[in-house]
Amino acid sequence: MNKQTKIAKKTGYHHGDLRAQLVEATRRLVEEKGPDHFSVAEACREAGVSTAAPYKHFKDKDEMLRAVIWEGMLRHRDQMLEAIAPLPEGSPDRVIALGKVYVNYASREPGVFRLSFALSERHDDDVELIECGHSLFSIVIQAVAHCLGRKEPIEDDLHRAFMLWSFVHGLSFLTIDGKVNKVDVDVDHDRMIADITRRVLPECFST
Amino acid sequence: MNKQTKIAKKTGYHHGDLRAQLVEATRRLVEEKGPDHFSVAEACREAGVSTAAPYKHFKDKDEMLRAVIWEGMLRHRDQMLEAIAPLPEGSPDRVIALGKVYVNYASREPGVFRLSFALSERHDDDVELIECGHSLFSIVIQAVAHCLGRKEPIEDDLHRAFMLWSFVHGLSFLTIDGKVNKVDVDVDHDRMIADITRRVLPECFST
DNA sequence: CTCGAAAAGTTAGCGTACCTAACATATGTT
DNA sequence: AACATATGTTAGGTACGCTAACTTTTCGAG
Repeated sequence: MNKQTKIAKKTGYHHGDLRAQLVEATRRLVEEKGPDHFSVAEACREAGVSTAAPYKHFKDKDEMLRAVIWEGMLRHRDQMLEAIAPLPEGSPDRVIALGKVYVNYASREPGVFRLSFALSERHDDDVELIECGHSLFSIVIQAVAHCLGRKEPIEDDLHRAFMLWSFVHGLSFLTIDGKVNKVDVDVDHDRMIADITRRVLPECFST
Repeated sequence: MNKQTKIAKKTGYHHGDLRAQLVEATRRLVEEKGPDHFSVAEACREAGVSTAAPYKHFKDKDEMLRAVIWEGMLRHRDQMLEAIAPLPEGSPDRVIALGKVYVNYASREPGVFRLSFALSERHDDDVELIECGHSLFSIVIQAVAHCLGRKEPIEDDLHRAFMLWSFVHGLSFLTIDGKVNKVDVDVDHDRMIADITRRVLPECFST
């Protein structure tokens, strides 16, 4: 039987489903206090176990954080797929929708979002995370290529997709870091994303 | 006499110029180990003082880091001013040059750059840092407004400047976080910056 | 059903870090 | 020359990450 699918039994000594509860506590604390101020000890307190318990499930603190990142990427992917599903293939609205999802995800989960990039040198080894990130970006590439009437993306499509990624990535960070409010610009995310997309993919817009 | 301008005297007990040396050690360690793994204790070891010494000059660890951010922003500002100085006022090359300086600064000092944004909630109180950031952004706004033939920027100029900022900000983070190499896109920073600028400020380019 | 191995908890403790309190020494003004 | 102040020191409290050694529960083979 798989650990993750095991049911909590709560015998009093053995916990039942500690791993999942630790990941959830970690996620909540990362959101609440920020990735820098998360401590394993506090997650243990939330889960009601001793401070040594996590090390039966995770190699170290970073592995706990990586589990949170992993779940976050899956949520992010689901949101992306859900957003483009109702829109016609090849429509630039798909690209715009993906951009909105990106910034929304960062805004709703700033802790996990920041975590996903802040510790990148530590997660370089994690092949699964890298591949997942790759597959997320390839969704954008596909949407861009289809917009421009191609089944298979060419170099120029990659360039444009990457420029759009850079933009929403930067917009996300400026937003969650509060720089948006500190600058007397009335920033309307959705309008900006649509604006940039129109400028980067002008061929896709008739008007 | 000002502390910062005092000369090192090295009496053996009193250090002479500990504050400046601690800031420099902090900067070097932040660059070397990353902002997350900087420790006050290690900076003390580098400066050859006890671990309690810094607290005569800084309130706490965050204040040491803030001093490093402050110096970094001044360097960044100097590089911006230096880059636009030889270019004609109102030229879009100025905007492009500012974008290149942004990404170059992030690439050369990834630790300080990341630090400047990673701990933003802690530095929200620091009025000087916020004002300095404001003045840096206003250089971009001015360049954009002048490009479009205005002395005083209007709302639309702010919007375009902010979009360009988002782009270079995101490009910077993707670069220093190594995402650029993990994606099979041949990313030429300078070309991308010029490309985006041309798309956001098309009126400024004759061709 | 029993029993032994493995899984999953525990307590105790090491090393390190941040920061404070109390103390020591140099500086510089009068 | 003396005292206040600036700037160092040592010692110690609290917290954290992680490991070692021990305990309890679970589970599968005979």
